[in-house]
Amino acid sequence: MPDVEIARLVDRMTRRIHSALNLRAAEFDHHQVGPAGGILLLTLAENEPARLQDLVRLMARDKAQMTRGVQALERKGLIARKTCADDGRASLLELTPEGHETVGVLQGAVAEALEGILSPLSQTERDQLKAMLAKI
Amino acid sequence: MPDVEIARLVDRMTRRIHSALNLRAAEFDHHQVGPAGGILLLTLAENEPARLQDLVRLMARDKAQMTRGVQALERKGLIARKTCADDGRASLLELTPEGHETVGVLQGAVAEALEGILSPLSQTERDQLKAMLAKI
DNA sequence: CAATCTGGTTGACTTTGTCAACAAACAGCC
DNA sequence: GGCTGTTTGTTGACAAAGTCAACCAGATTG
Repeated sequence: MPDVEIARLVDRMTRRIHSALNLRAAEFDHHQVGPAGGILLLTLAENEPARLQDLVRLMARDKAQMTRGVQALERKGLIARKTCADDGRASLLELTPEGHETVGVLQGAVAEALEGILSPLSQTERDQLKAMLAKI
Repeated sequence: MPDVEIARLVDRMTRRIHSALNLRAAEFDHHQVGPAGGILLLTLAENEPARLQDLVRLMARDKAQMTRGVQALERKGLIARKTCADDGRASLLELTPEGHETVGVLQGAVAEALEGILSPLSQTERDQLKAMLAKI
C-alpha cells in the first residue's frame, strides 16, 4: 500500500526531466519538435521500423495524438513512411537521415538533463533503475 | 550515456499510471478532481501543512498552475488556508476533513492502478525503486 | 529607507490529452 | 464468396495541463 508514493515520485521525475529540457530547448530543439515530438523520435529510434500502433503501445498514448505527432514530424522531414507489406492499413515509420541526426542531438540533451537529475545515484543504481523500469 | 532510455521509460510509466486511473476515474473521482488535483492532494497529504511554494517544489510544477490547482480544490472544500505566522505573503495549506477522506479514496485507487503496473516487480524491488526515486 | 528578492496571483496563450465517430483493411466462419 | 466483428489509422471538437510575462504585497539586505 505504501507504494502509492511511487506514483508521486515518478510523476515528479518526469516533470523534472521535462522542465530541465524545456529550459534549454532553444539550444538544441532546432526543428521545434517539442517534448512530445522528441520522445516520439527517441522511441522510434529504438524501435525502427515501427507502425503507428506500436508507438501507441510503447509510449502509452492515444492513437489520435500519435497520428498528429507523426504527421508533424513527417512535415518536418524527420520521419518517413514505407508501405507495410503484410498489412494494407498500416505503414511503417522510419527516421530519415535528418531524423537520425536530430535524434543524436536529442539524446545528447536528454543525457545531459538526466545527468543533473540522476546524480545522486551510482552507476549500478542507475542500471538497476533502468532494469526495473524496463520490466514494467 | 545509455541512461537516456530511463527518460523514455519513466515517461511511459507515468503515462500508464495516468491512463489506468483515468479509465476508472468515474468510480472514485467523485469530486471531479482530475489527475492534477489528485496528485496535488496526495502530495499535500504527505506534507501537511505546506505553502504553495513547497508544493511547487515537491511537484516540480509552475507556480501559476499551482495557484489555480489549489484554488480549484479550495472551491470544492478539500483544502483550506491558514495564515502563515512567519510570512505574511504566504498561507499554509491543509486538507479539510473532506479532503482527507478524498485522499483515502485516491490512495486506494492509485494503489490498485499501481498494482497492475508493478506486478512484475517483487516487493523488495518495489522498495528499491521507491528508495531510488526518493533519492532523486 | 531605498533596492532587491520571494511568494503568490492573474491573463493570455500553446501544447497535450481525451472522446467519439469514421473509412478501410484484415480475420474468422459458416 | 458474403457476413460478421475487429484492428489500424484518421479526423473533429473539446477539455486539461503547462508556459510565459506582468504584476502586487510582504520580506530582506545593505
